[in-house]
Amino acid sequence: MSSRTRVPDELHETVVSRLARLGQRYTTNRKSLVAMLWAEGRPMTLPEMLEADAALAQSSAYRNLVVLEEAQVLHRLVTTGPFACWELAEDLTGHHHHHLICRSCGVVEDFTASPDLERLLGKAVGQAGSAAGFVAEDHRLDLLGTCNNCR
Amino acid sequence: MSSRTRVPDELHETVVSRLARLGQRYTTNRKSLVAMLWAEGRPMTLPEMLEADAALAQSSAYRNLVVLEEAQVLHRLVTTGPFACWELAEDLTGHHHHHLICRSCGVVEDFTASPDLERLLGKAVGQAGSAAGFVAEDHRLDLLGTCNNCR
DNA sequence: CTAAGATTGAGGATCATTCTCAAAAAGGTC
DNA sequence: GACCTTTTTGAGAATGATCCTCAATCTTAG
Repeated sequence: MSSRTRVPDELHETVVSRLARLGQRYTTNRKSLVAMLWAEGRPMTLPEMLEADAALAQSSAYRNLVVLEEAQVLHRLVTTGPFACWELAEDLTGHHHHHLICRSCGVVEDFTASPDLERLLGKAVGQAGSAAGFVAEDHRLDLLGTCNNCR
Repeated sequence: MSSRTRVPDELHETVVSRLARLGQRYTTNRKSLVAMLWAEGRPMTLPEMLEADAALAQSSAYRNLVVLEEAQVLHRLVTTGPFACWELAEDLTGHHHHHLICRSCGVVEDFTASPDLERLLGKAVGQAGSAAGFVAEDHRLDLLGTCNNCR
């Protein structure tokens, strides 16, 4: 539980400029979402966000998540559960990572792969072109298992 | 496009016995779904299945996909797109694989990782326990890019 | 301060998926 | 083959996460 308290100025500035590129403002609601994800340090679903900040309106939250996603500030994860899951974009946190997903409760935690593994993943991305003309650009790795709480 | 024509007897028998474990029959509709996925050789969404076999009723198809998933005959993928995606369970095809996902059209193709990469993935699964008490049991790897059609 | 434009939020609309239930089909038994 | 029991089917309704609408409110520029 890496509970961080304040969004660094540098991150703040980057978010401002990415939103500005799309002609969007960094409003109070949007700041709340970014600050919450920063503080939590792991991907969150919409119900989690609404619970964490009762002042958020559901429709505005959804809309702002989409705006922040389009601005490449947030990234939407694909999950097994019924809810989508958002995290800060990797290039904002400077922390390339993958996910540990609990099969029991669905919680998602971050996980850093070994340099060896990352190197091979990069290689796999480069080589995938051989298969049926597919050009790979990126990779996504999840480890599935059981979290500390559910054991 | 690896279009295979007939489901092997061995696969057929395995499906029968897995359904039997749950007290379920291998009905005509369920055979259609399995045969279709076998013939197609890649994960398919529900609309794709309905288009491939106009005789399928939507509600029955959804229900049978769930039954086949519970029997561990099929596996449901998580995707970015609006539709879920199903494939034959890995241990039925005897073919451990990952996925190439086209960011443009969403099509999913199979992809076999190198032995080196698989070895490191297995190692990562084993080591993940160190992180916050998480016990990993399995891994999921997707390569994201552009398919042959969309280029 | 004011006008123009962006954002908000309550509620409604959408749509993939699941559920309901009456009709049809499949087994088992004689 | 006919009969009974249980499962499966499929058309349509219900559910629920997400997205849209629009009048009210807030921001920013001038």
